[in-house]
Amino acid sequence: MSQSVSLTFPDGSVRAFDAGTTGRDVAESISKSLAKKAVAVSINGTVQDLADPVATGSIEIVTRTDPRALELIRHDAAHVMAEAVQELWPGTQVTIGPVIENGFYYDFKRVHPDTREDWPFTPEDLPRIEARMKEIVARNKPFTKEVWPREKARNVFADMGEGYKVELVDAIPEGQDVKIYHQGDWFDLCRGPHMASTGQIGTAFKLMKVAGAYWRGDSNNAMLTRIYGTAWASQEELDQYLHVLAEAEKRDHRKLGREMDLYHFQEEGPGVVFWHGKGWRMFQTLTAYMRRRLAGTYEEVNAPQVLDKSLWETSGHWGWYNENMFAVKSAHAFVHPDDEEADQRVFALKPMNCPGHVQIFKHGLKSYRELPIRLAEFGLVHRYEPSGALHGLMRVRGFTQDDAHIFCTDEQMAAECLRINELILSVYKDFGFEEITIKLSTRPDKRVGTDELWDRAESVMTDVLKTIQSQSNNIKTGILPGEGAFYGPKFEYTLKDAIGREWQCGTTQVDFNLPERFGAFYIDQNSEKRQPVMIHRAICGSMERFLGILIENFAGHMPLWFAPLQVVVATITSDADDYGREVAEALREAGMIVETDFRNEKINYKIREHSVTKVPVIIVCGKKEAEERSVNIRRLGSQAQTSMKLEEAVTSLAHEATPPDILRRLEAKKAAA
RNA sequence: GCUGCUAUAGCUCAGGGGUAGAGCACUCCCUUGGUAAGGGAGAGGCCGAGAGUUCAAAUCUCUCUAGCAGCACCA
Repeated sequence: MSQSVSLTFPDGSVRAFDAGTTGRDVAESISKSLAKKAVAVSINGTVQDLADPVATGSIEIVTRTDPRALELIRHDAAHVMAEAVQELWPGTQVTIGPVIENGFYYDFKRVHPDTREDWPFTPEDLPRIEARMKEIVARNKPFTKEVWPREKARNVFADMGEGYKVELVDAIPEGQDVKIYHQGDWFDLCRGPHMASTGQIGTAFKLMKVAGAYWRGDSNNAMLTRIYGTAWASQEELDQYLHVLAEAEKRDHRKLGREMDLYHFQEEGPGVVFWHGKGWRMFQTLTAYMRRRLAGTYEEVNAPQVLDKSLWETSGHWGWYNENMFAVKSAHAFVHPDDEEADQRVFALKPMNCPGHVQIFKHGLKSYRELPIRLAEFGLVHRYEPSGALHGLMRVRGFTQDDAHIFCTDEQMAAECLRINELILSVYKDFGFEEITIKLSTRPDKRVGTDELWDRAESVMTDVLKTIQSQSNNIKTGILPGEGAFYGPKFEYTLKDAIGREWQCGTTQVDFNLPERFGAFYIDQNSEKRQPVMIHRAICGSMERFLGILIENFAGHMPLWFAPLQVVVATITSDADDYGREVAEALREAGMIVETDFRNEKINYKIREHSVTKVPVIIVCGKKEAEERSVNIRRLGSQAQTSMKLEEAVTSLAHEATPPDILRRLEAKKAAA
């Protein structure tokens, strides 16, 4: 029996080693310097400790600059942070500390040594912890692994008062050994792998923030303090990351919304938007655009805002989602709760449009000949979101859905899904979003509808997904098993914005529940009643949120067709005001949104102010322009000035300000002619 | 909802047990200036709300409300 392992190196060479040879031995066999730089090895694509024996397969030595090392750096940093915390505040319990996107965190339970009460960390603690981490890194203690019997680990952690660690050990299957990683005197229960020593972490890390987090993510459990950190292989990468964060902060739609005077929130209306003139114009631009995209396919309807509780009981919402619904009575009934004469009837604000649309569908007998019936609504819905969930326009309690419900036959389902898909992708493209992910969520454990129904719907949707994939190579697809709604499977559309963040917006959901609950039917070819398939679909999702995404995506620099104020005509001296008025009027004639700035201020001042409020085009008019009947155009984000004749400017700006869908139509017409 | 932090002028923020401050924005005056802040003067605040401690509270304590970060939630 051979007692050797055979390793294939990245260059294709194959070498045999004695059994028990470790990754470090292999690295040393290549060169001393490589062994020094190595932080781990990868065997058949799995990263493992340098100190572990290698098995036959393809091997790669992972050095600090390898992308795979990043995860190790972060994980090791989490351990070092935990050590630092326990050195500084003995008695603090450690729980879990995983690697996350861009960094790591560790959850702690700290109690005050005197009061024995919970003592959460504060941002003021971070510099101390960070400083101690740097010391630990400088100590450069090796990470060493031991394998303990489960019981030993349990006892050791119990003796140390590490209750959460004991719970973690208990969760490990009986009889299975557990891995313990040491760094100097400190050790932790850990799956690994780790680098060779704390020194390999380097110094490109930073503690970012503290926050509460539930033990095991369950809101019934104790609240721990989570400390977040970021770690990188080099200072340059850390700086780059901090720069991106600063960029994201600059784009924050809450900040831009204020600066651009789009909307505001106030204390009396938590989670509901006060749209100002310019913000509402943007909202209207979006709605108008969507209406054009629906024309000819959908029928726009409008269902009531407030409906009797009984309807929501029938739909099931009253039972399942009452925690998230607003209910209303007459104010008199609140003021005089004991007045038996008063109308005490309870109504709910609609949290969804579908029950209303089912009522519209049900009104009058429907023939199979009428299907598919596509009802669309820009429906204002209210949801009582948990207070901690509210976030600017992104998560609100009152919002407008670009909603639609399609009532169709089984056979029409696939074609409808494809038609919806086409529309969704085309809308996203008009806003410049081309990197789209579509995920199919399949049946959850808790659900309604027969398995047969689910089988059919899921197979149709799987086919649809395949078709979509074959039509475009820009689309990523995936499946989320068990993530479907209780009433049916769904597609979720996620778009990627200008700085790489992903937003889930569109959705297509098959619903077996509502037609059944409301008894919706149509008459088929054989004069028999049949239940229609109902498809929910949204493209923007929430118009408010979509606007928030657009603001952040464009960093407030909206494309001309979407800008709530497209042009400001600013004069240099009052001599040019008359001409400026003429320029503004000519642009307005061409359909543009224009303001004039004739204030007694210097041109620098005017330029600055309109740049700050993100006006895309500033037209500067002075004596020269008035004489030449020209304009001087300055674009947002550029210092360049371009000069052209007034008529020319009107034509080209008006063209640029044409919404993309109308432009397409015009071009199609031109091509046909 | 939970944990922590925060709340002072339209905005950004300083202050702090004894009658409230700055810069920008706003109004008026001077300035008509060629591409990101010209100068001066003025006006503007129940210091988020309620209660308590105190001779005295914007300041200290408690409760509530809202916001921020994260967690949980997102039909």
